[in-house]
Amino acid sequence: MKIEQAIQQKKFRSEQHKAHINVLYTAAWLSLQMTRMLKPYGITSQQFNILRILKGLYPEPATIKLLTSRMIDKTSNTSRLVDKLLAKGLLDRIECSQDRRRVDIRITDKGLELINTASEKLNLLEEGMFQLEELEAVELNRLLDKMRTNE
Amino acid sequence: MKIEQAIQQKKFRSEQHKAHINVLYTAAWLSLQMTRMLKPYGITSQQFNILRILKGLYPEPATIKLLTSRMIDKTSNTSRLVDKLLAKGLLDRIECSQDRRRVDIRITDKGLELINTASEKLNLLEEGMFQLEELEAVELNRLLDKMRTNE
DNA sequence: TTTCATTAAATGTATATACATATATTTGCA
DNA sequence: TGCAAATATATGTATATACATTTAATGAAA
Repeated sequence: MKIEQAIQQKKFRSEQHKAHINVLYTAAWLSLQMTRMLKPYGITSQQFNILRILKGLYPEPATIKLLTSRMIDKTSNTSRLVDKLLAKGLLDRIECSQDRRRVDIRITDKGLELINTASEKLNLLEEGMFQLEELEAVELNRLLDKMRTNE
Repeated sequence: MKIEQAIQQKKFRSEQHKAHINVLYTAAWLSLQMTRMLKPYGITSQQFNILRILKGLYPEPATIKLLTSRMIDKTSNTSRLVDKLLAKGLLDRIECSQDRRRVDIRITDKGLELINTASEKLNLLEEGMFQLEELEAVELNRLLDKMRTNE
């Protein structure tokens, strides 16, 4: 569906402005698909994001600070997301002996199991969802990176 | 900044997967810029979105249902967003005599004034922000629409 | 060593999302 | 007409965002 239909708006100030709206709309749509896909696993997409980062580092742990730097949304509250995952037994918290301010976070076996199963589902979802050719995806990445030039 | 640096991740499963992450990251970045820009005006970006739609319709009013269908985020809670704007005197609520379930919402003069001033600032922000050529923006819109083919 | 700035993480608060459910009104049809 | 289904909006709840503030620990300089 074209963005014009999706938000029932015929005219935009410019193609650039339309692209701005389109990025926001597409991200909201992607998030919703992901939220719904993850629901049966009892985690949210932000929580999934944390597990994904920790899986990549495994068996190395990560501090809250490292997790935050790798999060897609930089303003999300990593401490509280980690709390939720700890309560579900998907993470372990290890106090850091060299620097007692820091807390090392490591994914548990249960966490690894969950993310492996969920990732398979996510891959299937993405395959069905993404109709972009490889080269189109490359171009999309270039344009998005360029859009954030003044980051 | 390239997405690889932005979230400190070197490898992605595929260009399509990278594009998925990139759309989410870019939207979060855009939202944050907008949130900060709107802060001095005392409204959030979702509230701005409502005002923008009502300005487009003015002097015609809109029902909650119509507003929802035009929102960028379809799951946001239009009733409560409207409540916030009413409390600030930026909207009027008119009960609908033909259908008493419905509520007609119209932007006030104060609301129009606010959105006009804020829109000027937003345009400036977008001009500085968007480094995309017109044709690049056209291509970006095409790719995003295609990404959502199975919408 | 004492003191103060810096850093890492947690917490408080207002707003928003996602979704289930409730309430009121209208419409369709037996 | 009467009553169930559909529709429009509102509300309740758990989670997350945005950002200010707090707490605790470390490091650097007087």
